[in-house]
Amino acid sequence: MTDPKGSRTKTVGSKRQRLMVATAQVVHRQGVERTTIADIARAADVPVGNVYYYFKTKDELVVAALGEHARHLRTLTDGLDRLADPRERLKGLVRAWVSQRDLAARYGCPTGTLAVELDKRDDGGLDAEAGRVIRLLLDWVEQQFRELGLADPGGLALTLVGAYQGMSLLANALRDPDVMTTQGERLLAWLDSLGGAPPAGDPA
Amino acid sequence: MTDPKGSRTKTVGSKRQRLMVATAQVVHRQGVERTTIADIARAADVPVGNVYYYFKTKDELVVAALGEHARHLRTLTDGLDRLADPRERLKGLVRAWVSQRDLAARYGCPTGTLAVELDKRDDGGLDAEAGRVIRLLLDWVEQQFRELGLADPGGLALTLVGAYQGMSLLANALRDPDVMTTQGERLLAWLDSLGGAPPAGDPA
Amino acid sequence: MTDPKGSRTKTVGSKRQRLMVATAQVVHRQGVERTTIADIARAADVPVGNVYYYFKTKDELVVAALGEHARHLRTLTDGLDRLADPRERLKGLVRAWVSQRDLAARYGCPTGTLAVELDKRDDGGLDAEAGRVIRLLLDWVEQQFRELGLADPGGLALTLVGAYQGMSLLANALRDPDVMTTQGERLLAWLDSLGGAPPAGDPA
Amino acid sequence: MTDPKGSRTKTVGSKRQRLMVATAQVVHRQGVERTTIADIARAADVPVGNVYYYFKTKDELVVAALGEHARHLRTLTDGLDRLADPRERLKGLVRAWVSQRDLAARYGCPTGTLAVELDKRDDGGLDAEAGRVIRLLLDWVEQQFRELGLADPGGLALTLVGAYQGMSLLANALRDPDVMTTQGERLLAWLDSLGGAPPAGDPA
DNA sequence: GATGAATGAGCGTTCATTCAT
DNA sequence: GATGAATGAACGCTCATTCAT
Repeated sequence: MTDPKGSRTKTVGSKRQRLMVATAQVVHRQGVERTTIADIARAADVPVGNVYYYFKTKDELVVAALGEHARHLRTLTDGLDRLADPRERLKGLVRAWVSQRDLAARYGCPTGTLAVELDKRDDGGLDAEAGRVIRLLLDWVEQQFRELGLADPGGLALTLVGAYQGMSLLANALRDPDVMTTQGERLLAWLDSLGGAPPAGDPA
Repeated sequence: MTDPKGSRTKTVGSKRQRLMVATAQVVHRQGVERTTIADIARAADVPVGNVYYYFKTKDELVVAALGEHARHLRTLTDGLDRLADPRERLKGLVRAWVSQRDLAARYGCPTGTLAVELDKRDDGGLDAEAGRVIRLLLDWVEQQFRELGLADPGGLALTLVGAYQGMSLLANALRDPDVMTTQGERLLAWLDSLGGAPPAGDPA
Repeated sequence: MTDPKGSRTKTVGSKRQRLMVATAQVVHRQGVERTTIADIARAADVPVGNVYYYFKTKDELVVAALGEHARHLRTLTDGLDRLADPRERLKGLVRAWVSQRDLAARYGCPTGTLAVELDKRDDGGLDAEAGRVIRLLLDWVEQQFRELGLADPGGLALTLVGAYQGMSLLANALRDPDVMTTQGERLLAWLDSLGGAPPAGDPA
Repeated sequence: MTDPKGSRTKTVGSKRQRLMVATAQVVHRQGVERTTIADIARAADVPVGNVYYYFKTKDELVVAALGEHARHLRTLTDGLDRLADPRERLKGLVRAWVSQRDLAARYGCPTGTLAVELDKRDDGGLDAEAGRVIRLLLDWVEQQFRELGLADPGGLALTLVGAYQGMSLLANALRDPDVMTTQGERLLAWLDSLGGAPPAGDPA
């Protein structure tokens, strides 16, 4: 009661934060339907009754989890943006995917599997929410292809991201992380083969 | 005794059959967790209590649904096997996928999305079951690549099937059937580009 | 179809009989409530749907099982009645009880435990039915005590049968057949101690 | 903070308590299998769904009911322990049994009948639980016989407790409370007849 | 008589959400 | 803001009994 308010605000913030992170993790592992509010509360170390102070419904928690995934994605692309060559950025993205191969083999892509589960519902646009996060990734990838001067960058983005979702799904269904490794190498080779000429600054 | 006995057997068979088909359809649309036995019973026009005469648990119904998907797959590949050229068979497969674009955009690949949902559970090897059906598809595709005389037919199979799962997932997440069309065309072009020389019988 | 009818009648009879015996056994082991008609049908090797041709309800099967127990009891007392001395008959009865110690330690007295379960119900006098079988035993025991010339033979019968029910229950609850052995010996000694003078043929 | 917090704790405690008491009573009257959670909830005046906040399963409720019986037993023996003479303690126990004759004639001994029902199951050691409560009674009785200086106090305890269980069962099966009275008197006389000499402090 | 199949009421249990303090 | 407790609507599953042949 005598604590400076700042700390309390921070406590509240960290509780919200903890709930978002916990939801993202637990839902990734168990799926939305098999995850109970109690599961999330336990993982976040928040009393069950208190969850509803921060999130009005379970769906709101799921939306928040998607926000977490978007944030992770942003962190990743921000790091890659520091690379000068767009092709290297894309290859860095693929390498990041491959580095998560064990998690993918066990639980699939966090955003992709969430999208699959949410797309089975008709209720309030929760399903669209997952699409939005995937769209973020598509947009960033498309931008790289555009900077490479390649034709149909949007189509290429769909191909690359689709390949990632597909290989994650197969690795998961077959419970085999090697799928991520071998298909990741294929993607790297494919990226290298695209558009022989560097897009810019090429001396004659 | 002189009645055509087939009728009774057929009645029984059709009820089991109806339940399997209904499960496959309803689960494709709603997911396993959001599908109740009552949903399935209604869709199959079977009294709720009677479902358990044919399937002891809900999980058994899901396994049966996977069996339905395997059966459909088999029907499809059997048809394609009548084509002489393995490359044409694979292209026929891709065209079959694209023809299902609206369903894919709304509910994803029946087997793939089921695999995603089942892989979130630890209990009895139900999850492996979905992997097995996907493996059937992979094996058939691999065989076609092998007949084409291409190197690493297994890796190519993973690439093709992965591309299908990925584009289905994206079409579903973005609610856009066009993804199936454009990415399908990419796959057709890719198949045509593989292994310039026909595998056999090429005159000099 | 061409069999002599006699055999079929016998088949019917043996089916009824098999159902009664199966019910008695299965109910002794599992209790009434935990025994399903399917359990009984399986144990009797009778198709489920056919059970209702012989017994209109599950309760009727339980009554029939009580009849089986009454029949067994009658067989036992008929054998003991061949002994000349009533005291020896009673001691024979006790020895018969002790010989069943392993069954008693596992499942209790068939009639006693059935009475306990049925007495928890208010519906149609099924509960009284079990009391009737126990009454048969009490009456026979009372008659032996009467022939011994002992006072209050009815009270003595309650004591002896009560001791049997009590030791069966304890052996069962403690899962210890030795209870039957040691308490049986106590009963034998007690019987020997009753009414010093033989009831008849005593020379002056 | 300054509120009498006891009230909340007491409320929680009383709800658990009410559920235990209600379970003990209802199960005594109806048996475990014929008692539904709704029955117990109604008797305890607790909403059905709330029962599971206090007890995870029906079996846990049954264990709690056995605990209630153990507690009652303890209260009874604690009272009897205030008597100086072990023989009087045992006679007091018998008189307590007889005083419950109407309940016994209607529903049998609460612990004994519960033991009978539970012993029909193989699942988790719930059956052993009932044996443990009976063992508490046996141990106390044995101690009294030991203090009386009698040989084989354990065997005597089995005899006394067995007689109680037997007469309860017969009173119940015959729906006759008089069985409790007359057999109770027999037990009192038997106790008086044991070991002519007082165990200690006998003046020469 | 014999039999597999049908039927529906009911039970134990779960869980998102709300409430009282 | 924080919290244990409360609530009730479902859901999966069982089973005695009935039905159609």
